[in-house]
Amino acid sequence: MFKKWLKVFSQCDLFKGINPEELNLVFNCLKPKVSNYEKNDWVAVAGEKFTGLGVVLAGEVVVVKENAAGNRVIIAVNTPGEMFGEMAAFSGEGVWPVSVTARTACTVMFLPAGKIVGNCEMLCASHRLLVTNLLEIVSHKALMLHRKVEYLAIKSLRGKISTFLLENYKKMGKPTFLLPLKRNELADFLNVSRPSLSREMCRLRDEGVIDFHRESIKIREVNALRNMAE
Amino acid sequence: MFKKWLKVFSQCDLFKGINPEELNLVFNCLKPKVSNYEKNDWVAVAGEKFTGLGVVLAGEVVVVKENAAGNRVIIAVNTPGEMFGEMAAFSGEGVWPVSVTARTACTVMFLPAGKIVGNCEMLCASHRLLVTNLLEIVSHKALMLHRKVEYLAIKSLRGKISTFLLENYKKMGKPTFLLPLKRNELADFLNVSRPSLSREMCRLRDEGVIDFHRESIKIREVNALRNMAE
DNA sequence: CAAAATCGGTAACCAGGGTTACCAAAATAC
DNA sequence: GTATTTTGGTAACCCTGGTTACCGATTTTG
Repeated sequence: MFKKWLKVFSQCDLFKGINPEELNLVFNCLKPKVSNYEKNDWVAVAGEKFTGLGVVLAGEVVVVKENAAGNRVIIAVNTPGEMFGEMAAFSGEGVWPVSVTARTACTVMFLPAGKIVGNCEMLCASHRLLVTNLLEIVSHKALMLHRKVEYLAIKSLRGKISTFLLENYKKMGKPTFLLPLKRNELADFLNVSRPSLSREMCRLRDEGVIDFHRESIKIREVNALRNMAE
Repeated sequence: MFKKWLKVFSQCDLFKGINPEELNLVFNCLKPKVSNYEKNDWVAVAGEKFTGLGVVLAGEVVVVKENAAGNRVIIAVNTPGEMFGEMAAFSGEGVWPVSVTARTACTVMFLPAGKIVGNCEMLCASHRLLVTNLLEIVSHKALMLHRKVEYLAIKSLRGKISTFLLENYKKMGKPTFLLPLKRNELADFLNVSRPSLSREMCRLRDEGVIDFHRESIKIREVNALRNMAE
C-alpha cells in the first residue's frame, strides 16, 4: 500500500535509518491516513482539531499563518518528503496553529500523534527510532528559532550587523570572507530595510571598522565590532 | 542512590508518569552522572563538548549566553527539577550553546543524550516515556519561541499592541477583559520601552479604538485594531 | 495607619532608521 | 554585441519610538 512512496520516504528525515521492511511494520502500527487533495483544497484549517503530523507524499502544500489582522502569511511551501505540524503534534495543543492548503493537487499522509508517542504493543525498534528522529527534528527547529529570536531582539542596526559579522567571522576563522547573503537577503534576515543596511555598513567602513566590496568583506577592528554588538 | 531526590523527580516534567520503581530502572539504564558544584563553579562552558541533558537536583544554576560582544546575558535561573540543554541535546550539535554556572552550591544530574535516544537493550517502557516526555517539552518550547518570533518581527509598536490585544480578545472571547501582564512586563514582552507603550496605548484610547483603566481593557473597534495589526 | 515601594501616565527632546527616488556597476539574457 | 535585470550605494526627508524626568495613584510593608 505504501510501496509507491518508498522513494519519498527514503529522503525524509523523519524515517532516517528505517529500512523499507521496518517501515511497513511502523505503518501497520500507526495506521496513517493518506488523503488526496485538489489544487486549492484545505488540507488543514487553523483552529480546527489537530489531525496528525502531516507528510507530503506528492504535490505541494502551502503552510500559512493568519495573523491577528486576518492577513495570510506564507510560512513555508512543502514538497514531497517534507513535514508540517511537527511542533503542534506533541506540544499538547489540540488544534492546528496554522492552515495548510494544496498549492497543486497533492497527496498527504497524516501520522496520528497519539499513536506515535502512545504505547505500541509491539514496541518495535523502528517505532522507537521514529520518535527519536522526531525529537531531533524538533530540537533542531527550536535551536533555529532561538537563534532567530536573538537577532530579532537586538534593537540597533549596528548591533545586528556587528553580531552577524562576528558570528560569521567566528565560523570562517579568518577576518576576510564572503558574505553568505546578498544585501536584500541580509536586510530581510536582520529585519531591517535594505537602504538602511547599506548606509550603516558604509558608515562602519568610513570609521575603519570593516572594509568590503560587494560580497567580500574584511573585518579590520574586531574589538570595535564587539563593542557594538549588543 | 537516587532515593533522596525522589521529591525533585516527582515535580519534574521530564519524569512525568514514571513511578519511583520504574525510575530506578531508567537510571540503571542511563547511568546518569551526578555532580556537586560550589557557588560560582562552571557547570558547563559554551563551546565545550556537550556532557548531557542537565537536571538541577539541589541549589540553583544560571544559564548564560555570551553574545558576540562577549557580554553575558542571563537566559534563565534554574531551580531543582528544572532542566537545561534539552534543545542542544538532540539537535546533533556536539557542544554547549550556552554556559551554566552555579548560583549557589548545587547538585546537577547529567543524562547522556546518546543513551536516552540510543538502543536500550531492555527497551523499558519508562525509558520510552522519557523520550516522549522530552519530545513534548521540546515541542512546547519550540512553539513558544515561534510565538515570540512572530511578535518580535512586527515592526511598529501599534502593530505589536494590536496583535497582543487581538490575541487576548480571541482567547477571552469578550471585548472587555483583564490584561495578563503589567505595563512593564508587557513592554518587555513586546520588546519596547515602557513609556512608549504607555504613550501609544493612550493614543489608541484617544482615537476611540480601545478603552482601559489599569489592567482592565475594553476593545471598542475590533476592525480598526485588525487593520493596525501587521 | 504612615512610610515606602511599585505602577503607570505624561511631556520634551532627539536620534535611529524607514521611505523614496535615483544612479552606477555587475550579471544575465537575447 | 547590446539590452535588460539585478544588485547595491547614496541622499533628503521625516516619523516612530527611546530616553529622561516628574508626578500622582495604588499597593505593600511594618
